[in-house]
Amino acid sequence: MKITFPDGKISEFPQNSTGYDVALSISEGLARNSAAVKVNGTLQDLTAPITTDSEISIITLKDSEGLDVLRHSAAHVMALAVKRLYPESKLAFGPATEDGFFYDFDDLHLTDADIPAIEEEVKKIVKEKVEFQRIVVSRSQALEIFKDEPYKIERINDLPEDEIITYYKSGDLIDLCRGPHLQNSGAIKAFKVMRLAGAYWKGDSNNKMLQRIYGTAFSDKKDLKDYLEMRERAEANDHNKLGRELDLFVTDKRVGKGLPLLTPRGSTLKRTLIRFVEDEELSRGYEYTTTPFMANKELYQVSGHWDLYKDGMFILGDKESQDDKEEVLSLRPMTCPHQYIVYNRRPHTYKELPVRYAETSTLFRNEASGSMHGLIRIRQFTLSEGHIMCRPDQIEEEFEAVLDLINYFMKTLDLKDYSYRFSKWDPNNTDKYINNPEAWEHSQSVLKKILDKSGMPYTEAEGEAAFYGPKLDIQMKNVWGKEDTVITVQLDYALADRFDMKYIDANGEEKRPVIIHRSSIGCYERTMALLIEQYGGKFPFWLAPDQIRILTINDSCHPAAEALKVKLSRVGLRADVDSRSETLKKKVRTAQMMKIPVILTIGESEVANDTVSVRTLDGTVVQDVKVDDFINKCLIFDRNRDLEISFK
RNA sequence: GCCUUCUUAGCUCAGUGGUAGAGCAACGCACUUGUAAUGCGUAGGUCAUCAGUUCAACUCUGAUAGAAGGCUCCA
Repeated sequence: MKITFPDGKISEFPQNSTGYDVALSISEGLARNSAAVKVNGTLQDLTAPITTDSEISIITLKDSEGLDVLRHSAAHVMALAVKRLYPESKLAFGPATEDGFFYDFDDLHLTDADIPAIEEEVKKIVKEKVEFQRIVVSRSQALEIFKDEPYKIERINDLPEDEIITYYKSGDLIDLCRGPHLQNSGAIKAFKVMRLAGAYWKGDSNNKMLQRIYGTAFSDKKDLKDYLEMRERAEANDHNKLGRELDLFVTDKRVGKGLPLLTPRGSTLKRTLIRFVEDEELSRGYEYTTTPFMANKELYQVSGHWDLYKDGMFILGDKESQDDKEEVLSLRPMTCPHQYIVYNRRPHTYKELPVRYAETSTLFRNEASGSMHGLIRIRQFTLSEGHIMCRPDQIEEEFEAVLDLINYFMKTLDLKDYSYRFSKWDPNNTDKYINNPEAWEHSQSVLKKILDKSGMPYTEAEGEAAFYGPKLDIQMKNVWGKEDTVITVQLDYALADRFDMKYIDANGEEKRPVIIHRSSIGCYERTMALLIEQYGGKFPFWLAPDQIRILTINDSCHPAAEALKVKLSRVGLRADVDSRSETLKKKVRTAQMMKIPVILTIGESEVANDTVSVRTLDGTVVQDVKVDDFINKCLIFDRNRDLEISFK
């Protein structure tokens, strides 16, 4: 049979040669480092015979697909180790993930103290070079083989009728699995259990919680070491840690869970962002509203939020009360209905659309106690919220303008590591959505057309839409690798009807506006968290809570330093003076540790000449800068929101 | 809400069934400093809270609260 290689070369091999044979024919090193083989685009075991003319490529342990195979195999090896140590445990599911793998077990109750024993057992299995044998079985045979593994049985029963059922045997472990796998466990040179966690069977909180073991594996020890060091560096930027070290926020259990308090520095950061966003939005045709932090439950009954989300709302009064006369209020979980009421205060003509309302709105959501996280998931937060009421023919242009605004913010903040997600409804879970399939079909196709036209790469996610419409979500990852939505733009054909919103068209007829719900910079707290992590605390000059720290050489310079501080404050720059009787080295160090972008030093010669010595965070020092020149440069950096500054 | 782990001074962390320690920060004194830690001294803690075991609990057990990671949820 003919084997075609990725470079186009064609070689003749005997019928039923394996991927391993093919690799070996090229070099022994390749065979040794191969993880799997891709035959006509399908990944399969190296040991599987190839039966017909095929295009093949050898996947090595260093390829990302090969690393996935290795990690998936490592998950099996770990399962074998767990089964050896805890024979009563039950297997659930164990795939490779982006940076490792996990395996879920039932009837397993490990604590951290048990991890070393598992790692030892895995080492043994790696040394044993346990083979992975792929075996094809009938459904009835599979049900018999896995009769003691209830989760595998459930899975077999979930498989489509025509699915070929395979399992892998590695030592004493028999695991229902599609593969492919390594030839044997010997290639798993580096293995580590990362952490224990809980996870619901099939990801459904109505199901039993299983024990999940997260681990990672590499084909050599250095890769593992590099990975762990990379994790360590990333976690050093954890906003939850840095944010407190840099004196941006605190928490206190007497205030409550998910209720961080911003310090003066944190507050300055937030205010700077808010002013930036509000000014930019005003310049782009938004009008700002100020609406109440709470509303009667009737408002949310009309919008539909009450039925779906009342458990997640902070309610004042008895939410179960059937008495219509009893006043029941809710702290607002979003501002949409408030702004609709503002829109409805008077009639609108087609000529005045689009109406763009924005608000820096404080919102309250009763998040589940276990889901709160630093500044990222909190119970009171501030959203750069907005709603655009427009005609159907304006949707595209308005949506594009929103994207342009968002891109401007992302670019100004130098955020690059984000992705787009097209969030759609789930037709099989209609309880969560306004159940009008034709409307969903329409709104999703409109949004899809806009996204495709923009050329932006996006992933599609079923079941992630808002209950009233599809969304474009901008997703970012925190230092732990967990993805969150930072910004969302939603297309809503539904709520205008519920609130009886209208405009008069050119023919004098009443029409429903289409509503675009949008955030521009997201939730300020969450965005701040991601900024802290992305910058590692080193904010650009315009955003830094303290922009300039003035250091004095000796006490006689203090009056000049204080006078300079006042001068800087008057022009809107944020400066303070370190007048401690410490050495200059010490004061420089303190300022650098606080990541203050500009450090000024004043001694006798500076006072005499009306100059400053300017040090930037990178350690560069520029001497004898005229105070006025310094101020002018700072004002330009501040106004331009420059990411890099220099006083040379 | 569920799973694992954690909670000792403002911060970072030691520590042991016999009553608590360091570094940094703070404060005081001396030093008056030229670009990443001057020296000496002082003060600071019912060891998260509550209950139990014990002659004795910061240490062991349980509950509660809060925190970290994961799962679920996320308008």
